[in-house]
Amino acid sequence: MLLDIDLASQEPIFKQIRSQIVSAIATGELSPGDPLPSVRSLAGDLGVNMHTVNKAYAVLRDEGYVVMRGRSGAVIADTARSMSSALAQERRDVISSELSRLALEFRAQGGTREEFLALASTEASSVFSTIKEGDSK
Amino acid sequence: MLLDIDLASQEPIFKQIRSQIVSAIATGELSPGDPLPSVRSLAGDLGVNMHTVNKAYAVLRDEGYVVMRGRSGAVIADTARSMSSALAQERRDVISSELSRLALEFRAQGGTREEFLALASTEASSVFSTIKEGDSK
DNA sequence: CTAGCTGTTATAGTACACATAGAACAGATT
DNA sequence: AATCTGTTCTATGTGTACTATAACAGCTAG
Repeated sequence: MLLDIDLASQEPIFKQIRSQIVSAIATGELSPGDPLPSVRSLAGDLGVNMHTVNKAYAVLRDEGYVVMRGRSGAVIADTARSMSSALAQERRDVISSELSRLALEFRAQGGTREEFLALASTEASSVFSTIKEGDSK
Repeated sequence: MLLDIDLASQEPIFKQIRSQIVSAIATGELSPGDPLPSVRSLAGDLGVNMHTVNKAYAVLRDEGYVVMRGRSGAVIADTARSMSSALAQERRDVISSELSRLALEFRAQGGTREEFLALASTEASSVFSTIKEGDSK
């Protein structure tokens, strides 16, 4: 599980870390129970400060993707793929509003509803066809 | 054409202004040739600084949504709904990548491809059914 | 032609988020 | 009990957003 961080990017480092871990969960590269590196070791590997990684982990914890267990560190939550009502609905609402925003932008530049859905279908097919096996050591 | 700005929002003011004007273009509330308020008057109406509005207008100009014409001020570009290849493709790529990102987030929390497309279809229907007539004074 | 309004640019100050740095703490595990 | 985990605290530097004046070039209505 190697993260690819762009220090020169506009996107904050802690958000890049968070996004790539969520991505790994989506593709199955990370499964419930899998441990994440400690904030100190990951910070060392990435060449960033410990607090930057810690912020990414705190966001993932608040979002319900990982749980913290004392010395065991951060591990992927059992409920990561089937979240309980509260968090799941909240995050689904966020995605809905962002889809609405994208549709609005698309229409403003002359796109049709059918073209927009075709674009969504293409991207969805690409994302949902991606399958990665976790290390079965 | 009244803008609703939230000074306490996380989203920068100039982006809120830009988004709501793009939204008005999408719904037809603003049509090619329609003038926008001057940066000074709009800033006065919204209770923000002139430079904040000017930044929003500069973004809209760079994106091809409006053109500046001396004292005539900023008006909606003729090509706003049918942009030329360069800008149109660039903005479509941005939307594609954001759709991909949303699909990834959706999958990470246990959503399926069909559920994602259903959500996109619902939001698209809502957005593309909205029609507003411009003032025909 | 010219007075006036347009967007544009420059400088300066305040406020906040991001990232870094060093240090110390409570909790769970080995 | 020693050790490693995330967490919290204070402090500093940097970049962006916003505000505040001020001046400028361009177009255009009178």
